[in-house]
Amino acid sequence: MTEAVSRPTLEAVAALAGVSRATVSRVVNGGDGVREPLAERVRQAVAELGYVPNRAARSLVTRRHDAVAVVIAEPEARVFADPFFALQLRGISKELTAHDNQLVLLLTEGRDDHARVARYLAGGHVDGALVFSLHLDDPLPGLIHDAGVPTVFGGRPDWGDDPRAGRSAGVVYVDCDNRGGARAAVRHLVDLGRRRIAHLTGALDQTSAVDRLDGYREVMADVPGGADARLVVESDFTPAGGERAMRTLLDRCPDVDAVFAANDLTALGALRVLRESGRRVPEDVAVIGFDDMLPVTEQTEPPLTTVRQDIEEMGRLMARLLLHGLPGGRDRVALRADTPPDGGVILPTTLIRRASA
Amino acid sequence: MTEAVSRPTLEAVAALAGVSRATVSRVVNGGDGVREPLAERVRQAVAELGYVPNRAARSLVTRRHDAVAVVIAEPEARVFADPFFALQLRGISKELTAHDNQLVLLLTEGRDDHARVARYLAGGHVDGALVFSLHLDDPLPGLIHDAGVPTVFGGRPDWGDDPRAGRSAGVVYVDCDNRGGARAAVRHLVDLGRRRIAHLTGALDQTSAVDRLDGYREVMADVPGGADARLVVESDFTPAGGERAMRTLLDRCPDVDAVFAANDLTALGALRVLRESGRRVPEDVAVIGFDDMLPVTEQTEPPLTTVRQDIEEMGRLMARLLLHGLPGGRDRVALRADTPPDGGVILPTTLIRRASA
DNA sequence: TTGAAAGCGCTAACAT
DNA sequence: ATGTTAGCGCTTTCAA
Repeated sequence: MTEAVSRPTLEAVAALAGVSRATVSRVVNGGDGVREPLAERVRQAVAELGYVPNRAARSLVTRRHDAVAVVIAEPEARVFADPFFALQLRGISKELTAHDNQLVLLLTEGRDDHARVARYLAGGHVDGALVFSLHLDDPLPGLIHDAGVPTVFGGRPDWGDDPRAGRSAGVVYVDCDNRGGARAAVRHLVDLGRRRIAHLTGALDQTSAVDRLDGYREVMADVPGGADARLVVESDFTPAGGERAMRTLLDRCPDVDAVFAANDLTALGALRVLRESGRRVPEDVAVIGFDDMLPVTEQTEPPLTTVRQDIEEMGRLMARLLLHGLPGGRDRVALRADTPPDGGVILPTTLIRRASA
Repeated sequence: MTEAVSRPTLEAVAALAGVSRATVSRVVNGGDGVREPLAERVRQAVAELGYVPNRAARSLVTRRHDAVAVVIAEPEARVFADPFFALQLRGISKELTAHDNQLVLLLTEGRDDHARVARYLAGGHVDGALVFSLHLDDPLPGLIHDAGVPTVFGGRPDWGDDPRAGRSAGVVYVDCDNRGGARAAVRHLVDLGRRRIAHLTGALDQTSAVDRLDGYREVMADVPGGADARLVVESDFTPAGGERAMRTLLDRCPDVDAVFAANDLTALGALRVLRESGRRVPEDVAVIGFDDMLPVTEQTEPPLTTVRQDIEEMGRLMARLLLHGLPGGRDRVALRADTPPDGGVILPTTLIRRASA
């Protein structure tokens, strides 16, 4: 690559300021134990020369990299196109940037990449990893665990039958309260007087979909006649899937009077089919989504009641946890979040009432 | 961060193989000038110890980082949620991975971040940058240029009145043939016998939207009565925008018999409104999109005729250009693409005929 | 073809 | 409080 004009070194700054390299280093790294007038002279020199520390040299001695890998398993393009990731990445990026850490992006698709990623992480090029492993039975969590890198997972990982699961293995993840959010949504529908409350699930190979379904079932167990299995239709978090599922549902249970969709996009599809079928929302059928993606929920007709989760904050929290909250981290962070027994951090959800329910 | 168990060093490998560090280094870096039996012994030792080179130490002496920054200006969340970026990133990731380069992701929003990014790039932490600067008058390209880092832009950047523009400044960008693709689309509509051919534009603060509009105009200039300004409705690349624009269009020109939408999402919105208005596609109104996002184009009713561009390939090409094709790069790459006079590389587009036109 | 040795720029332990 | 110095792990002359 192009020969960058050689940047000024500590040496140069030291010379200009008339001090030793060590002193400059101290000032650059926070300036403890350097008397003010001297420190100021150093800062001047730094500014004058436009000095920027050489990360490689620093890493070599500190054995830290100030770099974090973000691993995104992306079997389908859809996964990434999801605004979800965009928001989470944004949160991560902000937090890392604020702490002068680099974000190294690792996209994977398929087995070969898994090995590659594992090797990379084990290679010790980054201080930690933030991993999005959405799918059940994904071998990635296990591989990464074996790599011995401090890791925070985005979303509750599925460990299947793997005995290394849970806190015992030092696993940390951040998720939103999928189950609680689902319960709140369904309870709200119950409070509205609805009884034939259906659920259009998300892709059930993802823990978030499973957890939301569980929440739905918990509440429905107490609703007379609520255990009707026909009220649950499997879908996949997409608008098209929502349409299909809603058609199936109307077919099976024309008497449905409420729908809890696994996410806003699914709700979007459901609304379309409901309108098509001549049903009024919320009069005939109440609809609730999940996520509160504003571009969706505020544009629907009628505006969508939904369960809000702060996705960007999830990302930020993942990064914060990795940087400060992990064993060996610089300090512990105070969390405003639940901490379930399995090593996760669960962010709260809020029911946002709009017109659809 | 956690104290990673200290990885084996060159020294260790050398000891195990019974050779000098220099020899190990040679083998690890390609193995030129090392006799085979020896080289094999070294490889054995590397494997046995699970040796992975320390990038920091290497960078310190080579002054290369094998790292590339991907800068994404993201004023709105939407920008990132676009499948477009996902695909381009994928292409970039693949190419960088294949050459053992790290992808350092830099997300920006707003002025403060610009300065930060410029500082980072100027700081010499990466060997080059891939920059997505979608919006006209974005100061980022200028700042980055000043940072003196080898850079490839994604999409034709707008240099406004900046005199540093173009090849003179060594600017390189990769784009698809927006103008040519638009021409092909409109010509196809003309060949179909359509005369009242409308264009729903993209967000006109992006060069891709401007170029597509230009292509449309070029062809329409030769169509009798084609210069009707009312046939052009400004939109914004979104389905909702497409709906709005289509309504406006039907209002202004009820006699429209063809629509060239700036992208597939816009076409999606347009199709919806056309159906609503009782018009048949393509009998009454033919519709063409742009991008060929399969999840969209294959699912519409009817399936969407569109202009395909290979987005992932654009990303891959950007990375390849940065790694091999830039002044000072390791070697020149052979391109199957046009190279316009202004320093860009333009990938071809193809008209994909489906049922909508 | 292989080895010995000199740093790359920085931090941290030790001296002062 | 400041300076001196010894490496961190690697590549790269230069000698053999």
